[in-house]
Amino acid sequence: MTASSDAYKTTWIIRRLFRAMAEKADSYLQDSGMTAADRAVMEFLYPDSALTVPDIARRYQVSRQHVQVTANRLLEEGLLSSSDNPQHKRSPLLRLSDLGSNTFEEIRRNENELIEELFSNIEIADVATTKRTLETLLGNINQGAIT
Amino acid sequence: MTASSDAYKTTWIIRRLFRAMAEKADSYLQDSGMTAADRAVMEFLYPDSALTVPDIARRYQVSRQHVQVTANRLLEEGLLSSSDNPQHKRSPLLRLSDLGSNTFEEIRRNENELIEELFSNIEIADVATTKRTLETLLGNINQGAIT
DNA sequence: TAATAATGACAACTGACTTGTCAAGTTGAG
DNA sequence: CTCAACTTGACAAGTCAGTTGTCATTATTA
Repeated sequence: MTASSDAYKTTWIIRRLFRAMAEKADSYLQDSGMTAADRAVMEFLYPDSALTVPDIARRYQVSRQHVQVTANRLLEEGLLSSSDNPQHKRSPLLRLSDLGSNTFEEIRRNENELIEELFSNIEIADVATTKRTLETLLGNINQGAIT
Repeated sequence: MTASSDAYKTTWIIRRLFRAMAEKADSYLQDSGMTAADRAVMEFLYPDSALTVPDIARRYQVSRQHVQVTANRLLEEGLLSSSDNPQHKRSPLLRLSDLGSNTFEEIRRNENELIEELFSNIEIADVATTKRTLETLLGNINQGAIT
């Protein structure tokens, strides 16, 4: 097994892992009536940030309008609250409501449980090495791009 | 930095890495006029497997009809060839044509170049550990599922 | 040999997003 | 101060990569 085949295999496994993780994630998100986009938006506001829709879109690297629709739905569902933005009369600041915080924390608990299980039979040192390596990869691939 | 935070961070990085990799992949696939689905179908046939559409769909974990459409297009484009299937009169065996093989190898060359770059500043031992760890994760998450 | 399953063609649908347009609000250069 | 250029939310349409449904034909199995 050469080094370069390990490298190739690693990228291949990342793809498989992502798919498998996304599938699991969808299933536990569905239990809370959420989508991946909902979760992402809420994560930007957790634990207590106040951002406008365009702020979130810029960080999430996704279209403003998509975040708008998602945020509007979350507002309707009472997971977010909006308050006047001194910087812009038309663009309110969004925050997690108490319900939103609780819901997001519930999601994170589910995720942590899953992650606990997932990593249970792996050496701590190996996890650390893996994390460090993947961080480097991410840095390499994002050279010059907005993270 | 606790072990469990490393674990969480690792899953988070896998998501980010996947997104970044997929973006890169889309761009080099586009150069060859291919989509990710095209590449996946061709990979099942490379270097010289002969499979039917339903065979591929089962392995790819994707709907039969989607593979059908993809394969039909690849046939039209001359990247695949079909030959009689002794097992089933209506369901021909698909193979890569010479053009298909060359195209796929070109794609793999591009990928390898990218991977080379991506892993250039990472210790071989770390890559091996990472690969092993991710394999274990994939095994854990796929417990009982078809790989 | 009759019921059941697998297959290819075709078409409709879906979900998660993007793109386009508009009117209201904001900013900055002169 | 003011006017052109930009930002924003609402609304609507489009796109892309897939899935689901239906049908007629072919295979399998009891």
